[in-house]
Amino acid sequence: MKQQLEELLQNAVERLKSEGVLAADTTVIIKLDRTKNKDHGDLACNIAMMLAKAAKMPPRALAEKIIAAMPENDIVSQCDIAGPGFINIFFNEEAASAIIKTILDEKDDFGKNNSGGGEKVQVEFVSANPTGPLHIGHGRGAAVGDSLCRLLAATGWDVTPEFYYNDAGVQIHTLTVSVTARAQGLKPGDEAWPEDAGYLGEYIADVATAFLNKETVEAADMKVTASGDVEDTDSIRTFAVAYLRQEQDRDLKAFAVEFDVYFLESSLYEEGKVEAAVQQMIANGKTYEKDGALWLKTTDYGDDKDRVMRKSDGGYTYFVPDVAYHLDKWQRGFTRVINEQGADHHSTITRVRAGLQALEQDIPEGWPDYVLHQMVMVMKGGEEVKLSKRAGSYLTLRDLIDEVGRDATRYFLVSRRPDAQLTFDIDLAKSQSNDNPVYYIQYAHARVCAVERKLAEQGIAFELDKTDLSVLNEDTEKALLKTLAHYPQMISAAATKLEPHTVATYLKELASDYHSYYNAHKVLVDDAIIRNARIALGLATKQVLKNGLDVLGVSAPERM
RNA sequence: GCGCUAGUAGCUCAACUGGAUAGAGCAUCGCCCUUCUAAGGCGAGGGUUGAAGGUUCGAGUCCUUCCUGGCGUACCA
Repeated sequence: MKQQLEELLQNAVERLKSEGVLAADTTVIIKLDRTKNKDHGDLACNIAMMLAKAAKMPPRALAEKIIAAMPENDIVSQCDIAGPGFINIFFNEEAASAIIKTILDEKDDFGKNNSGGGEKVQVEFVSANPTGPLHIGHGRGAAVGDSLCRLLAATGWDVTPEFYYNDAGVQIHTLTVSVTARAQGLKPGDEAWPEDAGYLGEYIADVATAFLNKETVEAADMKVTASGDVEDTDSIRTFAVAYLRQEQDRDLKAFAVEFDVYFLESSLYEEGKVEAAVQQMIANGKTYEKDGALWLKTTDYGDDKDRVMRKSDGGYTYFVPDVAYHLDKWQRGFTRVINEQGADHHSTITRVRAGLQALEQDIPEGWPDYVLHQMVMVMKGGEEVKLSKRAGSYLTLRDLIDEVGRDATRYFLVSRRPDAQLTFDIDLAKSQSNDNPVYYIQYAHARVCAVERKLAEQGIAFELDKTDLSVLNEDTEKALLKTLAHYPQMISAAATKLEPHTVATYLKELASDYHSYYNAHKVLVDDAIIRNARIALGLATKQVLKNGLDVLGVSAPERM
């Protein structure tokens, strides 16, 4: 609908060009905005104001000419000129209600488009190290990252979700020592507790017990059986990693998040990719030795100081394997990569990009893209829940899912702009009341289902073909139609801007429109024409609610 | 100090990449269940969009300076 109008306006502009009203070299992007006020019609166009200066004509006068130049058509019922020069466009009723048929025809595909053109995109998210359970910050990453994947898939991209983890570094050493100490029967605080056994949580004791019992653990990308031998450091390490990966997999599964690829940092070392990347940077003259360390000239790429690559003890700093990892992504053919991660790692962005440029592989300067999410603050009982690994007050993602449910957890974590701090109010998320937006949206869906059930009970037939949708003339009906028609643009914008929270906001609006409508008008009225039209409107609403909830990974229940 | 990021109603947040009178929910107050699910709806009050300048037909949105918070600023990851 919007596209058709854009063409109509484009035609009008071309015509004015040929008539000499507008300069022949005028180029415009037709921009149509949804209106906030229904007196302003269905769509508003600001083109007259944009072109007024170039045309040397007052915007309102130009608007008149544009309207006059618009070709004949059967979708516009009226065009007004308003305010400083807006063109307000009103659809006729047949055109407005036609969206219902589109929705009911396209079903789960309604709102999708092919703007990605089947191009490959990789989305890396969560990427938690296997040193403990997932916490609420990982949960936010999982909710945002997964919704991004769904949005990109819905807009024609070939999406590969990927999980990267460190299975070899200092933290893994700490984990191994911690598990070993527990397996020896030690507790944090004991005199013999090793200094470098830095993980003090009780879950470490669980890992140790499982190890001593020679259990077998299985994660998405591995399967390990414990040797049970406390002296066997290798076995302890691989078992502990697998055990915690298994735990994380369970959490992710409970959260309905799946990955195509699990990528091990250790594989980069094993295949010599880290060393190869370093050698390439040295060969390109982007490095220098100083104070016994190897430095990368990141200042050549906008950093405020150069960074150490290889420490004087011979080990690489953390961003070096990261550069090798991203080169690998590039070589796998991902011309687009999106990294979803916590904002506390944002200093790595400059370094990784600088490292990639220093490789001189013709990787575009701004590659890869990043979506950073801010901290999550947890509230319970009106108080902030302090999250500290050391103090042991550790709220895991699984605790949260168990307590408030998957749907509410996912919805809340994805409902704010990623780059704004998020307050997660456990009491609110749990409450089954009207202040909880998740239930509000799901309830709208369930209400449509209830009408359907009632319809079946009463044995009334519903035939879409024999329905006259243009009878949907009530204000609340028109508002609902307008919101439904906006869904595809909303999806498109959310995907382009990488902002899944837009979907959450939209769904609240759509649910609100339906609740208002439902309250104002009875669906199952005696008049068959009106009844059928209203049922169709309800079914279309239900479909769009479901499609939107799908993007967020939230269920659309049939009863509540 | 420097960098990134945010600052919108008492509270939690929106605002369609610059549009018209800045919108919801909660909280407060007043209404609506003999009617398809009241986990709902209708109405009222509540604002100098942190501050000051600038850009233009038009700014919460873009630019500059300042204030406040978060994060970062390691030969930690």
